[in-house]
Amino acid sequence: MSDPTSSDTLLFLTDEQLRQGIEAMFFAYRGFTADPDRILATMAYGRAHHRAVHFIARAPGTTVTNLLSILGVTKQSLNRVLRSLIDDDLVEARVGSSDKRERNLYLTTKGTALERKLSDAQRTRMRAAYRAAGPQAVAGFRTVLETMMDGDLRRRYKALKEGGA
Amino acid sequence: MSDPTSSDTLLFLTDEQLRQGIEAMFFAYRGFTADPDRILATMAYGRAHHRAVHFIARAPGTTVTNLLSILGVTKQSLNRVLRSLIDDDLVEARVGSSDKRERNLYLTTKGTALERKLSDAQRTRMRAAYRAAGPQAVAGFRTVLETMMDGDLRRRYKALKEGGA
DNA sequence: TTGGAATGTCAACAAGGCTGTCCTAAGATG
DNA sequence: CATCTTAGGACAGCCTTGTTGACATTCCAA
Repeated sequence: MSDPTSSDTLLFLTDEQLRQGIEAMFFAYRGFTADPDRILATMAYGRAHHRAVHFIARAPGTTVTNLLSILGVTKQSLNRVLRSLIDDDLVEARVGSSDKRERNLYLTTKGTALERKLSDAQRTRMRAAYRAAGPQAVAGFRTVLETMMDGDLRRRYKALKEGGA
Repeated sequence: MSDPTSSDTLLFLTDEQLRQGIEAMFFAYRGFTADPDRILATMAYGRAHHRAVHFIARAPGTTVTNLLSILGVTKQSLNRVLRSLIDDDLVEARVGSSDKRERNLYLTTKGTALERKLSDAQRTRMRAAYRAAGPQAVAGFRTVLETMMDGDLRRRYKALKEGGA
């Protein structure tokens, strides 16, 4: 961009650079999930519960099918997780008003509390990384992540981003 | 950095921005692993095998203990994977020459072929993302990922990066 | 009104994490 | 030499979370 002959521009697509990016992604994702994982380990929950709670908080009233397509897992995977969350009174599933086949999902007070705890932990790390890296780096980070998504997921991500709170 | 009053600078740390970063990370990681996963699904292997093969290719002759600490799993988890890779003649474990308790791990010809197939797929996506985003964005991407790692992992990552081919 | 499609539930299985125990071989140290 | 520690492996068994497949309920359209 600024200087087309800089080593940055010439080298950022070498196999070695790409492999460093791949490894960075691997190690960073571990850091990314570390804090919520630690909290979840103290209860009988895992990452799958975190994801479900996150996206229900994000779009209250969402249906099982919708959650399914966002999370990209099979019905049974999600159902098992949802079952335990409902049994433990973290999530409420109301029968759809217009279509009675659907279940609209909401967090209970307890569920909201857990969601906040988890996302606080995750946001704290994210904030530290953002702060240390600076706005320009963050913009680049976001750009690369978005182009790395699969087409279908990218659409879902953008829909969430724009429709979001 | 450039303009401390730009909306970028003012807004990049809001909870909404952080949450978008979190979701971007989630969706992007799925894209990141999608191509190798598809290849692995056609054989009797999974992500765990990919990771082992990747880091053995990266540091031929590495020991089991070293791999263990890079991957951050337990002996039994790794051993199960390593066992099948050795049995299938993708990995060779040679008794250490100086310390005979150690096993030095190497890819066989077959193992090298699989590793190349997997990493080609992953690099292709990475390259497309890098190319679309541009060098500045890539630099930012890397910076944020590095600050997002846990301290211990960051050290391992940098050691790999510098020692690397 | 009847048959197909859509929504969600449940049973059963596999992969890959984890713990814990026990074992051998080999290096390190008194 | 005797003992302790370290590297690696084997086995049993647990948990989470992914999978497929069968099934009930509900809606909708021919």
